[in-house]
Amino acid sequence: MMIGDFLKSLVGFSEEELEDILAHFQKENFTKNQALVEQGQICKKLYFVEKGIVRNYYLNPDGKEITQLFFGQGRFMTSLESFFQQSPSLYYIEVLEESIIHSISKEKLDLLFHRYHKMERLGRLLSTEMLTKVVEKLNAIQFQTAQERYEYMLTEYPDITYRVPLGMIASYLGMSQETLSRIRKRKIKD
Amino acid sequence: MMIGDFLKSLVGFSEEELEDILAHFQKENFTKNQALVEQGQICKKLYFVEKGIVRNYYLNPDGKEITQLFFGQGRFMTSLESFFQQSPSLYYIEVLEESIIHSISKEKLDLLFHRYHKMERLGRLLSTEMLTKVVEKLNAIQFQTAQERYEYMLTEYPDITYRVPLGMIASYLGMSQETLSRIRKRKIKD
DNA sequence: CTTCTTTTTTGATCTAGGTCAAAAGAACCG
DNA sequence: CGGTTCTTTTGACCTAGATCAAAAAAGAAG
Repeated sequence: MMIGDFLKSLVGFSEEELEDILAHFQKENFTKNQALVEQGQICKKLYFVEKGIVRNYYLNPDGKEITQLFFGQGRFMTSLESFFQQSPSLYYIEVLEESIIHSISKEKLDLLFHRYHKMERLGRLLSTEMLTKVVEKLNAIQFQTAQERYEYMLTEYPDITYRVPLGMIASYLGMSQETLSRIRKRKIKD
Repeated sequence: MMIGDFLKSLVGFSEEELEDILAHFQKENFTKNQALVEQGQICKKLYFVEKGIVRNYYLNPDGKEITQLFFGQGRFMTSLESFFQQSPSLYYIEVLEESIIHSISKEKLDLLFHRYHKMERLGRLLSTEMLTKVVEKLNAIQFQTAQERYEYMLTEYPDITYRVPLGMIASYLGMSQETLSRIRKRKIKD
């Protein structure tokens, strides 16, 4: 999905507005395993995935990578508090496959927020959307069995589930890789 | 904390703006155990807690109440998707003690969003703030032991921890009441 | 106070899923 | 291709925390 179409679908921007807004974004290609943000850095940009998959993760006290969220096609993402408060990022952001990604700096985004009332609305809509997603995941993690969580993943992100390494999905779902492997095996049998 | 002060601290409203905005809010007192929203209803209002404690919860498949979030003084709250999409609420919202609460309907809020660019910004700030809180809780739940989660609760919401029934805190932290009771006992010994 | 109800604690038992270690498969590369 | 490295699977064992049941404590209400 193109970024322009996406923005228009959420907020009724006019053609001129849209053109001005898009002019502030930058389009780039990234390759597998490239880092968009490192832990400790200040996250300078908001990203939009036109094609590909991106994840954010952090290292737990044992040094294990914990995937927090995956972002597929047509999703905005950034290291939230880092970007908005311009503080050091708690997370890494990493591209998982050949991707096309649009980005915009905080300064430019603020300028757009200031210039277009509708843009501010877009920001609000995107964060409430993300919020409901996270709350949904929270419920899944907190009260479902490992098996149920995997099923949730399959229905919610069928594409991603088959395109990224098992270990990343396991940490995303809050279970060990071995457990996920066993669940998956069980499923295939049915 | 008064609602006016709170709004001003987040966004630099002028006195006139603030006055107009506050005129759209309604102030009410609620008593212990009153429901602000029932599961299945459409949540009509956004709430601001001036004094007291409120929680939202839902019933799990076994009919057990699961507390999702607590809201103390100086916090905005609503049944998110229900309020913003005007769909049936997945959650109950309940007042836990004698409280003073301000509320505003979706129509009035939308009117304010439309009238004041800054108001839209306020909405965006509040939802990013809430988002970071939820993400934080998600991490706590997903990767910490029961003991660590309780300690997180103690530092994050010390006031609330001692003012609401144990069972609600246990379900909020994703553990059984018995486990929480044992952890608490252990702590006191130290 | 005494009784009734709700909340918290305690004890005994059980299990989902973690950890550790090794084998089996895939992917990668000169 | 054949070696090297990375990823996934399998097996054996173990522990945090759940569940069940009952006692104890704390609030409410007359």
